[in-house]
Amino acid sequence: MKKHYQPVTTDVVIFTIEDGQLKVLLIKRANEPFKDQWALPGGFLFEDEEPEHAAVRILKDKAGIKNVYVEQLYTFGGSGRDPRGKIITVSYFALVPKEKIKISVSDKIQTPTFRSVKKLPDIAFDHNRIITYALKRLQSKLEYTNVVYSLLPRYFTFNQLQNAYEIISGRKLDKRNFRKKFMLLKLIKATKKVLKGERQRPAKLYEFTHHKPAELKKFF
Amino acid sequence: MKKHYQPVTTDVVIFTIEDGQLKVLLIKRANEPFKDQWALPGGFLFEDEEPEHAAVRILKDKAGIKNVYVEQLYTFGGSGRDPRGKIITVSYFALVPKEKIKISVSDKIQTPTFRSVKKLPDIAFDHNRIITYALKRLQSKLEYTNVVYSLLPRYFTFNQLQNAYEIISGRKLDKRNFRKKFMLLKLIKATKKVLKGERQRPAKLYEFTHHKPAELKKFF
DNA sequence: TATACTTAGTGTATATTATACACTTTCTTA
DNA sequence: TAAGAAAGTGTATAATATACACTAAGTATA
Repeated sequence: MKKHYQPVTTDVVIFTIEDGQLKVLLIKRANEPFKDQWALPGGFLFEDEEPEHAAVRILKDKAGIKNVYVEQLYTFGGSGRDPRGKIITVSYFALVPKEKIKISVSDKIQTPTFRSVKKLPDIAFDHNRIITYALKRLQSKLEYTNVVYSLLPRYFTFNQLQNAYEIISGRKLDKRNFRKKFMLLKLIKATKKVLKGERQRPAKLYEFTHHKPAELKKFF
Repeated sequence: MKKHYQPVTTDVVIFTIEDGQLKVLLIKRANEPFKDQWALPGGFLFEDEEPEHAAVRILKDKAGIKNVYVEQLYTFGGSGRDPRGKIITVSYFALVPKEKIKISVSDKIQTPTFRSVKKLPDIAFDHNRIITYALKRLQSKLEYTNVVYSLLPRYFTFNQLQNAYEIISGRKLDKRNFRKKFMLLKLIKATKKVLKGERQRPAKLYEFTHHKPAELKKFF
């Protein structure tokens, strides 16, 4: 059993919903390789740092976010990824309601920006592949878990909820059937609040009964 | 961005079905730490080796197996895993029909042995956790993919197929309903062969139409 | 060689879940 | 105060899932 040391990085795919679109956070690379190109936030692990710790650190540093949904995605390895040679990257994906995002001023050089997954720029390394993988994971998680809670604000309307599903899955859903099914899941409860000030009948606000990951039997 | 090198290992959870039980391959460790304890086959990556390549190498070396279903499971990191310090392990799981397994004589010192997942011995490192994780993954993959093909021999009876599902999921299924649903999936086709020599009516033998991973809409 | 034993193989009725679909309500704005 | 806009609601039909028991075709045995 030979023992070798490998360079290990972490990359984080941070999703949020904004302006009716699913967006992912990209930064402009300050250093070579791929200087000035867009890339996922990431970097080498510190000495003896656990990969998930690095992912959380990056979330906090690049997007001012903490206490959000983070999940390991996949570990990519091997050649073709990075011009510096064979580098292993442990990738993560995170889901953040846009209200929680506070991009720090000190990081402005890297201009962290949310970009719609539907029209991404050229991206460094193999980060396009990682984003595609993350999107697939998110889409399937939507069907059998309650993860959607981590993309919505504390209080939300049924419409916002349904929009989240429609935006991510890419298909239209029937309003009545969606409401019916979702209520049966008992994941959310109505509050006494109401969203006024729009130019139509005010919508009831709902909240999730729990903010912990859970699996569902079936879904939509 | 500080650059550090980390020791990286691979561990492989190799599942097979034997004697009506789901079994996992364990080896007896030849070296410290955990000398003489049972553990998953695994080891350090070679220089510049990709994690998946290492998993395939281990499959071949320890169980004489090639061309089988291998999938990345999870990357475990951090302390508490290994007395040698913080070591990252990229784990994989593999599914093998028992006919394909040929344990090589040269590896006899490590006595590679298939053990029922229901009564495992004490296991080195955090390998118990990895096996638990792999089992869950296998159970859920069963429901929405066709992976079961990789646990069965080329020709099999409906009973063997149903048994695979029952053993892995841990619940009994109705014979008629199972047959009905599975036939609708069009994953298998009847052959002209028949399994004779048992002490009952001979069973028709079936085979899979494809031996490639695929996702199903719904399942059982 | 007849009978018992064992698993293979098959269909239907009922319950549950999914889908399709349109109008009234309640606010804002002109 | 009328028009515009999304909120909110129920029912009928189709599709899918479940529950359930007997006959068929071999092998083993008396």
